[in-house]
Amino acid sequence: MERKPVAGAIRNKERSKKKFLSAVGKILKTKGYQGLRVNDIATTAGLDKKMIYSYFGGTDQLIDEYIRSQDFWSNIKEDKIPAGIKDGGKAFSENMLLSQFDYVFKNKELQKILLWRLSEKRKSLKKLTDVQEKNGEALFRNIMDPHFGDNDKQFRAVMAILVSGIYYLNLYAAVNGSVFCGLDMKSEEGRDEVKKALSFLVERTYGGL
Amino acid sequence: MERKPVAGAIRNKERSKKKFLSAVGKILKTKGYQGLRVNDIATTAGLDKKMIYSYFGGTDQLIDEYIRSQDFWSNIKEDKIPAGIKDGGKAFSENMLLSQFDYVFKNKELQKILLWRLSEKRKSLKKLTDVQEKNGEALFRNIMDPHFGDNDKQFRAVMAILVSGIYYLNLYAAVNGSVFCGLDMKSEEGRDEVKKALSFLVERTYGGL
DNA sequence: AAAATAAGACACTAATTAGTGAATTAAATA
DNA sequence: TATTTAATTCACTAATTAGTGTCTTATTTT
Repeated sequence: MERKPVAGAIRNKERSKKKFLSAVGKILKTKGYQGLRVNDIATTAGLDKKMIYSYFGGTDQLIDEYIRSQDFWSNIKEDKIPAGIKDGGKAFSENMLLSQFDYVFKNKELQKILLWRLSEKRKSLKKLTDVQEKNGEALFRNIMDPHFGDNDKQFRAVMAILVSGIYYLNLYAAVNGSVFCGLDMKSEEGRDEVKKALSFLVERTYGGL
Repeated sequence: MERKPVAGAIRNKERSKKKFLSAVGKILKTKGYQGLRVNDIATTAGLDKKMIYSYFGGTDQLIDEYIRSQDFWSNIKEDKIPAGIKDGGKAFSENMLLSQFDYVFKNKELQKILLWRLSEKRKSLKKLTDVQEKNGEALFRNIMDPHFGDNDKQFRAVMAILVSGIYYLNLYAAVNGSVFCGLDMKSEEGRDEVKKALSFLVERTYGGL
């Protein structure tokens, strides 16, 4: 087999495109979407911004391609559903919420995306939202809706509140103080209380809706 | 009594300061904190930006003074607590959550502030957060903590989730699509489901914690 | 009424931004 | 190997930004 040269050829469009895309990711993770300026992206990529225009058409298109290329909700997908659910998705819902709470906490990039989605109208973010909704819809329709029957909407509303709460608390923890309702959202204890509360609320919802 | 001239004197420092402060509010409401640029504030106020520097010291100080001057959580304060609560604050909690859900939905400025607080580290916003926490602390300590005893932290966690959910759902509704878990957060029906869910969750929390 | 004070206007600088035309040269093609 | 193509760089423009020095003049003070 031929030995690949360490850095490859000097000029390589595809490699450069990838560098730009990963520069977007890097900036997004550290500075958030507001840091996504042409000059900065180019500097981070170690390339000339001219190429952003010739390869992608502009910063917006580059950014959109980045968003499209990522799978931010890889953890909640139809194919992650255990087969043969008998409890109406109770265990699944609880596990999903608990793991999501930790996942968002640890995943800085997802936090930035969530914040971005609340801050700026943007087609690719709307698309992202639609995909996420579509995935969720499959879960509800196949697993929980049948279990709750006429109360399916009610269950969805409960889940909407819980998921939203998970998002918000984690975004909140990152800036301007992390204590909410007297609980520190950055501490193990505070987060454990929230997890216990999530479990409790799921339990109570399945128990009494 | 002397008749006041319609527009007052031509030159008036206090009046100008007020114009700057209300310009900040106006921009915040419409464009959010990202629109708070010196030039724009000055234009909106109809005055010269030089004065922002001489009167306030700079944009940051002006903005901080604005934040300090507003009472964003006027609706949830100790003095709004009805006297002689017998139910451990159950009715109060439920009412507070439901009214807060509508209040945040309607109050664009509060939405911008909430988003701002998630987006940018800023002393005056931290201060705001601290005040809000202090108010909440008084409520918990006097009303709910005694009722829940050893489970006081658990109740706080539940409330943290519910309040966060309320915040997030309303911020979410404003941009990039308003359907969450299949419920439209801008429609009467979707919002009613959420309200019913909030009531249900409070009910169940008081019933079984 | 004259002088002093300071409110306010204006024009400027310097830095940062997005975007482009032209030149350079590595790589592909003939 | 000679020629063409296009990847990449560089230097520039134009717009927008924050911030300041200076001048004018309304208002206050003496």
